[in-house]
Amino acid sequence: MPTDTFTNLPIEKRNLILHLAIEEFAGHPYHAASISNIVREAGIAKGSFYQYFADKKACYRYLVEMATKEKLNIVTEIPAPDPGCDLFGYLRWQFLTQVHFELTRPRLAQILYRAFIEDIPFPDMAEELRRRGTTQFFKQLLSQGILHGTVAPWVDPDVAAFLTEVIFYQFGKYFIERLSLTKDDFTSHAIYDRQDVQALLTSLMDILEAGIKRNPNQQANYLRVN
Amino acid sequence: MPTDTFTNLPIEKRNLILHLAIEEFAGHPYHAASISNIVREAGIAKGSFYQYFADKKACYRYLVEMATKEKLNIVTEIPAPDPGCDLFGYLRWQFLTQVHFELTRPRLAQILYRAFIEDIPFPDMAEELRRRGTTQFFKQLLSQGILHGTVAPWVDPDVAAFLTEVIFYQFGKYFIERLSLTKDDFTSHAIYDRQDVQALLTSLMDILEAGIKRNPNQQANYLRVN
Amino acid sequence: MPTDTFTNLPIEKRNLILHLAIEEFAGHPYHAASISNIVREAGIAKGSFYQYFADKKACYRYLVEMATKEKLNIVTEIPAPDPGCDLFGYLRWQFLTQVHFELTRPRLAQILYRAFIEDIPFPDMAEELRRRGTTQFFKQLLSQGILHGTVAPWVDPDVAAFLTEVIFYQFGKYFIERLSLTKDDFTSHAIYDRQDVQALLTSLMDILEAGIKRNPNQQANYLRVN
Amino acid sequence: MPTDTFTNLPIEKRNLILHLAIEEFAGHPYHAASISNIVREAGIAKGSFYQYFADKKACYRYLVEMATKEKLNIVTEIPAPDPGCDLFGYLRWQFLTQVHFELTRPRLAQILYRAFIEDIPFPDMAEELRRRGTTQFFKQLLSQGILHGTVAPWVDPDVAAFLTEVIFYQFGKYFIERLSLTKDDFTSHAIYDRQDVQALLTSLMDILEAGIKRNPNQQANYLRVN
DNA sequence: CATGAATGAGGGTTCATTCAT
DNA sequence: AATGAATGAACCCTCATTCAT
Repeated sequence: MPTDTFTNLPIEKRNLILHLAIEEFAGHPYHAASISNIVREAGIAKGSFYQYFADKKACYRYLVEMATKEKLNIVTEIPAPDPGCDLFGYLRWQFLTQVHFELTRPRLAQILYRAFIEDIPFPDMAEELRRRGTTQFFKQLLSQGILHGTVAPWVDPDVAAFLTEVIFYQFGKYFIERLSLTKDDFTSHAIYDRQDVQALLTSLMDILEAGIKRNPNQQANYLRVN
Repeated sequence: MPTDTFTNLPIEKRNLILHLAIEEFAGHPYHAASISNIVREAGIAKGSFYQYFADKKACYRYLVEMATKEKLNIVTEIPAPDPGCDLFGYLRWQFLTQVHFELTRPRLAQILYRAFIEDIPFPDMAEELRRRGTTQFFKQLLSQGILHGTVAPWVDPDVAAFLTEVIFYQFGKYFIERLSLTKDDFTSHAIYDRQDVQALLTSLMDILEAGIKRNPNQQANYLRVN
Repeated sequence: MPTDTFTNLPIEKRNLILHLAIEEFAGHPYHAASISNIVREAGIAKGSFYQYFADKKACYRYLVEMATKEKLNIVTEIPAPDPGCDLFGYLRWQFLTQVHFELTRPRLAQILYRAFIEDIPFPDMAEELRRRGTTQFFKQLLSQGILHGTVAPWVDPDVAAFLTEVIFYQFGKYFIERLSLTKDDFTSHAIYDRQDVQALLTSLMDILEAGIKRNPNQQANYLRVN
Repeated sequence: MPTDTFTNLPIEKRNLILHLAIEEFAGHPYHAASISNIVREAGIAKGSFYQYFADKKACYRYLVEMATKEKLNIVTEIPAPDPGCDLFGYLRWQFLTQVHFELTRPRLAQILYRAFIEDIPFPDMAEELRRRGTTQFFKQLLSQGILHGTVAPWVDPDVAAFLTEVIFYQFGKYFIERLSLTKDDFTSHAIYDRQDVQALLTSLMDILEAGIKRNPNQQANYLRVN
């Protein structure tokens, strides 16, 4: 999405501009993010910016795609899940990855967060985000969990997927705030090795598992209001 | 937050302005919401608007407070929970109230949703929203649940509160979309009486209860990644 | 097309702005005409201009409509044609009116001239100009001339109308340049009373009449090239 | 006007650039024509363009001169007029040449058309165009016509030249539209051989001749307004 | 000789806000 | 109390042109 002009830029300059653009779009809703700000802080001419990106939207889209890719790349920085693990082991690993992402790339994570949660003024792009987003992913994961007998058969997979997804989007911020994590807990494996993170994650997973995992002795009581 | 001038306005005019302001702030992120739009559609002078509200922020804050109050008032429109019901009965009732709110006052609900989910450019206001918001409420609720033995003792009440809260904020939209609810399912009790709503809510509560309710036979297996 | 804000402006201010806008759009092709110029010279804020006109196009359209109306109004300033006169008497009167218009309202005339002759970037507006323009008018005039026997029957009315129209659009500038007419030949009737104008007009009409007027003795020799 | 650098360019590249420049300046008023467009479509560097032409004006001027020359060259593509033909035979031939030019080189013709009809922002260039343009040519032609007795002595040669010129500039578009001519009526002689073109041209010439040709029986009635 | 990044003035437009009437 | 004209900074974006490589 950026032009070749941008791609061919000296890496330092390119990174400076990217950094400032990321800060701007992470720090403000799309409408409040200002190209003028970016160029002012980058010390480049307005015209230059528009030789790098066709327009504000193109720049924004690029950042979102960048964040998406970065999120995929990040998996290598966290030990892979036990190949034999079940759905919940896998989910736990997903969650760890997410915290790691939010902690090591907080601005990119914030841009993705905004892209999902706020209105962006480009219906096509919003549509694409949803499609490639996590909703389908979680839905399939949970459906398979039922088939495989990992998930209790009485669980509505759609509801379970909804639950998992909303937690997935929000728990990172919760962890970071509750454990006062900072960017300085940065080095690779850092998250994975921290006892407090693992403990908190266990608390969360315990509830999730108790909620949806198959368990012969477990049977919900259907309460009715009034 | 509005001036006396506004308060003393003939009710019709006041309502018109409020209605249009609600539409504007519900329909757009704060920065994209436009006072010019409001006054144009209301057919009032720009200056008049600024005699009703000190500025854009004051208007916005008022709407948020309005929505908050309205949400409190709404409880009368839904049958009260069984006085003897436990935490989960009470939660179920809370959730029902929330769907009812989102369905009967969709614009106000949307404003509140935006206020929590998007940045608003006023740190003080954001802070206040959090403080008066639901976080504390759910935390206390869950803590008491543990004390009373309704909630499994191994549950971290903070985590459970976090879970409940994020679900609480998002499930309304999920219900509305999944059940294709419209404003026309509007009359009082409507939500309460709909089988599909109750059934879906049950699916959700079942998972929540299974996740955190005390149950002698229930014991989470602590999975570890690898 | 201008807003009420503009309409309600003190007449002096309104006229100043109109004057400067007319100068700008008469003096430059649409793309080169600059709102910034207008406001700078008017000494008003840019924002003010946009309270008067929705956008550049609206301002331009208004000027074109103004010029069109003014051209219609102007007929009262020239003695009416002899009620019994024939097509050519009427055409002569039309031409006189046109010179008068171009001389007394040169900038408005220039705006109309541009509107017909240059590309304007609004297809709809161009279309409307053509429709309401002179093409149809001259076509009907000449067709009727043939019916009434004023025009020679061998004349193609379409071609004659084309001829009349292109002359009509261009001869004003020709007159003004050839006779060195200036705005100071301004007073009402001035054009009508000037011998040189009438003489030149006669020269023009003579040719036109000789070209298309019915005349028993007149018969074109059909020349062929080679 | 282009630099030697441009002249020495491989002919294909040169033609590509010329072609695109012609398209741009034919398709848009001078101010709306964009060098950026040209270089983008040509796939050359911006800097290269400025090594071929000093600036936008130089490029434009070159195209105008090119079109002028091409128009002179074109005469060889149409059968020469009968050497013994009179002024009107010659004019007819001129007109044919003009239609041929507009039809076979529509973009160049359009550039010339714009150059005469629109303002170009270079007074000197405009001046030169007028001087070398057709005005003097037609004036001399008509004056000689009077001397030779081909043109009626009562005809003002200046007025007749003006008439001829405005027709000359506009009738090509009229013909093309009325006869729905397209570039595909393209091959040499095509125009010359088409019956409809010849017939329409005859209609036009008939009027012109009737208007200004010497004819013993012809005498205009001098009409006066009222 | 070609390149293409850099420029910055200028374009049209919108905005929240003020203040004299 | 209501008005609505005035403001001007800020917005996104385009342009012809330059110049170091």
